[in-house]
Amino acid sequence: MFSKACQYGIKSVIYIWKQSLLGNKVGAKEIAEHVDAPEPFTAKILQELVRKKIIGSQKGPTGGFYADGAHESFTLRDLVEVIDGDGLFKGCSLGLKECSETNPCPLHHEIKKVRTHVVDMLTKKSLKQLAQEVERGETVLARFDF
Amino acid sequence: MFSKACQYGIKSVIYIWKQSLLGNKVGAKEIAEHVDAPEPFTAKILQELVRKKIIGSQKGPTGGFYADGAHESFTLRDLVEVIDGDGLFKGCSLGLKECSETNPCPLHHEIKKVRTHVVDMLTKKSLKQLAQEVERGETVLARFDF
DNA sequence: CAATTTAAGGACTTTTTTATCCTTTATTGT
DNA sequence: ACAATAAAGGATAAAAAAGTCCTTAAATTG
Ligand code: FES
Ligand code: FES
Repeated sequence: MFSKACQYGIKSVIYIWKQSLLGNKVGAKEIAEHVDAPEPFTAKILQELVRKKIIGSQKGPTGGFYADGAHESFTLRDLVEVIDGDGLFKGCSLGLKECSETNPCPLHHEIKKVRTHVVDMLTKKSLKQLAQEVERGETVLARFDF
Repeated sequence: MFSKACQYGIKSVIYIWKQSLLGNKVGAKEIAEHVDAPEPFTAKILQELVRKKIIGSQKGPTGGFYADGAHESFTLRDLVEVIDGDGLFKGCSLGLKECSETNPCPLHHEIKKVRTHVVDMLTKKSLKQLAQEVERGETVLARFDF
């Protein structure tokens, strides 16, 4: 459903939000450790998310990645679109050149329903809210036990 | 959502069913043309589907791929699982080692709902039924116009 | 049985995705 | 101004997915 890059991006941004709510900026290394993702690859993804203003960053000592009021309204939908594009929302699930109502593929009508639920899932909570759930211990970004 | 291989597989099997309902066996080349997919790659995928008994095949002149009573009960779910595995149904959407109810990732509860709809989409109609819809012109496997 | 046809199988190539590394640029505190 | 720190950027490497090609095996027809 999501590329690895997107999965890392989602977990990273939620972690950044969690730390930002506590007043901390965080470095790429710390993020990668806490979301169980490869550090250099994670850094690349964060770069892109900063460019698209999903999060903020600051260079130099005491710098790092952060999220604040300017990023408050973003949802997973925005983030997923930046990294994986809009194929999940707009493209034909069977790979036809475009998704069309008048010339639908065998999955079209059913996919439309699924998409509604996917978009719902990705928009009903802000990234900040998801971070608050992690903060409350209701959800986790990684499991290091097994 | 689905790999290219899976998309080709889905369209191919529906095409095979459509032709089988008309009493025809079909070769890899014809299939690939009608579903707008690369021929050798499609052949590879069909090989795997035959091995897993989703469809049947026959070598030699008048041979080809077909589907009959023995394959009647299969759905897209079976086909997707053969090609893409069960990650879409069972794995954690954010890549945690496993999907868990007691230690859920931020998307877990929402993903569960989406999965219900995805499984619903993939199981409510048999592959044969999907072929009948194509036969009736209600849906298409390819569009060569644009 | 021989010739032909078509799937099966395996080796290989290309492209995309994932991942790493190194250099540069900006920022901070002293 | 200087040293230290952290992100940005670009170049590369490894792995996986997508796609191709060639040889072999099975079935059919005459
Ligand atoms: S045409 Fe295939 S999903 Fe709409
Ligand atoms: S734990 Fe991530 S989807 Fe269930």
